Amino acid sequence: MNSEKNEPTKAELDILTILWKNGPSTVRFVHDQLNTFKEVNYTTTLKQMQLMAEKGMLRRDESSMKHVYEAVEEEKKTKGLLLDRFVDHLYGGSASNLVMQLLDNKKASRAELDEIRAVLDQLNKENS
Amino acid sequence: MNSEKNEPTKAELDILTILWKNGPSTVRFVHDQLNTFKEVNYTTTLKQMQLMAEKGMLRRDESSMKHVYEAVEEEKKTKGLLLDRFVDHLYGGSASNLVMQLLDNKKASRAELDEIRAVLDQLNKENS
DNA sequence: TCAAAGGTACGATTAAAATCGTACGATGCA
DNA sequence: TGCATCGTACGATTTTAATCGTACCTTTGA
Repeated sequence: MNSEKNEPTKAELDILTILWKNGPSTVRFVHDQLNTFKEVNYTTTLKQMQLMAEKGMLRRDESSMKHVYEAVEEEKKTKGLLLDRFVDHLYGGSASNLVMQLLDNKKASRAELDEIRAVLDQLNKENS
Repeated sequence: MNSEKNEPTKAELDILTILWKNGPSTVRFVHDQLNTFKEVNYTTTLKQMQLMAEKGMLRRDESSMKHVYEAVEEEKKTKGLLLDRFVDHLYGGSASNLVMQLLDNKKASRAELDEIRAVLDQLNKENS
């Protein structure tokens, strides 16, 4: 019934990101990845993942002793949701406003501009 | 020395948004605005704004009994920072990835697409 | 075979964010 | 002038997120 309406917290997102990238993984693996950029105790990661499983964000395969976790929602869907919220909250729902800020921000390099344009062209072609 | 490196929380952002939109305002005013979409106690808003002032996010004019608050950082700067963090965290720093998702998301309407394209054209012209 | 290594379970704690209750000072007007 | 109204101050509480300590089970290899 739920399992998707609540957006992940920062710490949860870190874990999801690792799982998306690497597929189903053990706690140990996730924890090691996590610690390449952040220092946390193993049991913290474990607990976090257990909670996430309880919340329905992760699926757990406990057939072997080393439980294997996997993200329930796919990357695109979850990020899309977060993006939506972000646009709504900060840019009054206007995607173009966001893009303008983005470009303005110098966050987009020349190459990226071209890439964005390509995407637009592609979309245009499809839709017309 | 600081006053800008820490990003605002959700509740803080709500208040900032109101101040950006309306300029320097009293707590009462902000609180009323806030309550058009969210239910909170007056003292909650007050306290929040006092804390924000203490943190350096807001400037306070207490020359009159009704203190008047104003955002220290301008809208663009703060949102730009948040956007940066967002892009970094979710899209590995790639603005174009974000835009692609955005379009994919159907979040962008036809009109918005055109608008975005216009912005790109504009930028292209300037840069070449 | 037994101890070290590596796993899970889970209550408790800490940290941070958000909210509220109560006290009390100023203001205004009947 | 006195009381209702509106304001600020601020400690305390609640809620949520994040972290950790300890107990205990399983596997493995000398």
